[in-house]
Amino acid sequence: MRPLLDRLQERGCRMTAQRRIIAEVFAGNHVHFTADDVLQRARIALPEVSRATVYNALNDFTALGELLEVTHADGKKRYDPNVEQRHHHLVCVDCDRMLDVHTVDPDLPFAERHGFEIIDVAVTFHARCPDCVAAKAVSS
Amino acid sequence: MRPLLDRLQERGCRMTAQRRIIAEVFAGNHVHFTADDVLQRARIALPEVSRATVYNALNDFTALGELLEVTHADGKKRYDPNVEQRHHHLVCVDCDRMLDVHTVDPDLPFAERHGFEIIDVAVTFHARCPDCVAAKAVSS
DNA sequence: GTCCCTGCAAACGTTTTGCACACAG
DNA sequence: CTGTGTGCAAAACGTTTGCAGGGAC
Repeated sequence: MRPLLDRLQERGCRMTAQRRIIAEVFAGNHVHFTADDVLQRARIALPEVSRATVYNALNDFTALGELLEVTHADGKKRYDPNVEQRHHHLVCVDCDRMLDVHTVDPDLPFAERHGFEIIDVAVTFHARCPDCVAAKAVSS
Repeated sequence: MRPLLDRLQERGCRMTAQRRIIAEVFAGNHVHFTADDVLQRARIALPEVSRATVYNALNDFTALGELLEVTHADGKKRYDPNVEQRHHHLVCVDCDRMLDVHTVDPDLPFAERHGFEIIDVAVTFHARCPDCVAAKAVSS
């Protein structure tokens, strides 16, 4: 998929040094950063990025739709640039690492719908990543 | 299922007036309150319940395991006393109403596991509840 | 030149914590 | 009597907002 930066510019999104850096943080597609992750990474390239600017930019980018997606995980927001294909998430319960996975969407039987109009479904697999499994094996 | 209060007492959990009231808030099983919901409801029966006590009690109750379950929804914690049977959630995107539903757990194909050890899976259906569908029909 | 983005700091809502006191066991 | 739950207030945390100034277009 095209980098987020390119896609933002196509949308006529106004660009500044800070916003460019923030967009570039999402270079890899299978990435799920919290606002603070983004801030830290942005500051490597440009130290005078403020927290508010990161939040503003992330909110603006997501508001454009279909460019950056928000996932609530564990009380924190995570931003995910992989909006091209539907996907679900695999999260490590120990280190919070999050990966995209592709599974068939579960179906909600009509009898269970309680009259609700289903919009979409989010599936999150809670798991332990190989590193944390290894770390646990050592400590025990 | 037995009321939460009974199950807490079986566990030898120390009881006070406040904790009893808090447990009684969860009388119905298919209930998903935020900490603030619990506080408000508890104060109907006993006005001098403090916010901290609600949080303490909720954290203690969940720490006992298998009595009260936490669900992160939209950046807020919700407490769910229905831990006897595995279930998933159906949430109204407009009014936040949350219901339990029972679906088959989706399976994550081995090729998608990335070496993670799966612990469990959470499924959340985002939907519009009948009331909010009706409200939308009126406003348009 | 206009409008919007920026940085700072302060406000916000939710949750946690430190403390002295009171009550359950 | 001892240990733990209580209320209060303050802090912590992630996020948002108000404002004056500056840079994109």
